[in-house]
Amino acid sequence: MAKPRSADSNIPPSTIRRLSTYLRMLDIEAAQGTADISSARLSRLSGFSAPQVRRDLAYFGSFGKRGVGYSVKGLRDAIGSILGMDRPMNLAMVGVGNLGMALLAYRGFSRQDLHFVVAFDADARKIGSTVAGVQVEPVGEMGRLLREHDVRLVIIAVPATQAQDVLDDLVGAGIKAILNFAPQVLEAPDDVMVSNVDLAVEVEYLSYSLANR
Amino acid sequence: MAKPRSADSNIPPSTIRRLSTYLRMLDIEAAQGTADISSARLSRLSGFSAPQVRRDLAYFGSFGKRGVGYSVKGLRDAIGSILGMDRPMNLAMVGVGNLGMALLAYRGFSRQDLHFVVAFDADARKIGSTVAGVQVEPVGEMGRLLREHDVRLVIIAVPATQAQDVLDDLVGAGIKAILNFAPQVLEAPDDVMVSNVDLAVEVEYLSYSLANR
DNA sequence: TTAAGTATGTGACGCCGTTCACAAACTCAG
DNA sequence: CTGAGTTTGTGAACGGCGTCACATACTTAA
Repeated sequence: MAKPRSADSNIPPSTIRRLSTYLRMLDIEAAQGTADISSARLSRLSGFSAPQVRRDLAYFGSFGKRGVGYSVKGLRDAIGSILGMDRPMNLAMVGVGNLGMALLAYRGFSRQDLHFVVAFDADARKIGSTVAGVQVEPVGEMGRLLREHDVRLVIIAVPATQAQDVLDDLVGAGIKAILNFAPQVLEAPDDVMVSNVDLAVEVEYLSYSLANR
Repeated sequence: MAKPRSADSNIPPSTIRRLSTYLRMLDIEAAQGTADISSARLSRLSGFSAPQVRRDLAYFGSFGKRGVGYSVKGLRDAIGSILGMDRPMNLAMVGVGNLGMALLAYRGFSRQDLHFVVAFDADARKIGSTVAGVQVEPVGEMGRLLREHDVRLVIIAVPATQAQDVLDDLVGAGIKAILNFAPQVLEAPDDVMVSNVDLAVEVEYLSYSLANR
């Protein structure tokens, strides 16, 4: 049934983001005991069109059965595997200010086997404390501790002025995936993925759509 | 010089988001006293290509001078006006949990004349307290207080299960722009803009790019 | 077994955003 | 004034992504 196709070809980034949404819907459906789900239903749940759903899934193989739909559990496992969510992933947080603390305590992550194992801050007064059960360590120890804890994905929540320095240190420590909340354009080698979440950009986008109606 | 073209035509959303980044760069350059800036320099600062910069700006008019570049102050004001950032904007927060509190205290907003004027929560124990100088009110009072405070943009930071109810109330109160942090697909009328910031989606996107190399 | 109903997977199409390349316009030195 | 250098603004080409429509394949009922 599941024909896991090699995903080496060029998959649109937007497809990957939608897969993540599908995965959440499938978790909910699985919890409700639904056995099969059609692209039409997945469309209603996710807000994307049904052909879009099918196309997204077809990039990776033929997971459905014609006349029936997709096995909820089968598809959930397949997408989980595609996204690398089939095993626990260790996260680290750099910057334990307001935002960093909130993200450490955020519940949306733990549901998906995403675990913060260590946090870092430059403020000596914060070192040694624990936030949401996570120990705060000095930034100087990042390289060693990231390796010790087998961290592969790091979230940056420091002030903009320090973000590039932090990123350089992370690159030096071999980190290849970074989620940046600092409102700062960051430079990184080609083999290091940096995703930015910029709150001001989102608010100003909405402001624009308010102003132009 | 600045020929403010009517922006009624269809501008790509990605262009608007880039404008927001340009605006931040121009603020910095203006603070440093730079008079003019070329698309090439704006390209280096923002990370987008120079033709992209020029195309983005050209959607709205001819702001530059050939052989010279763009007036930093002139362009900053023009983009500010396009984005509706030329006057203060009142924000409200719904949900004063970890994330909501952190966003209320977030400094990246105030720099841009974005002010939280009121917050709401369903938890009776939080009502009446202040977070980052903002009064927490009961959700039942949203409609009245949003109107009183002239709020036009609202941020949702409540648990997923409550997000749709909150959105429905906001729509009822005439709010037309909503930034949603709840990991939940929301339905809204066509004339209400909803932007989603989904942390799990971003993390899983990075996880994917780690797994497929 | 057959026919009607359902749902996937995908080739073809079209649109929209980005890039390219260059003419137009400005500056400045001599 | 002239020519070399710089930079914008934009038509045109390109490419990627979403949509459409339909052949294929499965289910169910009779």
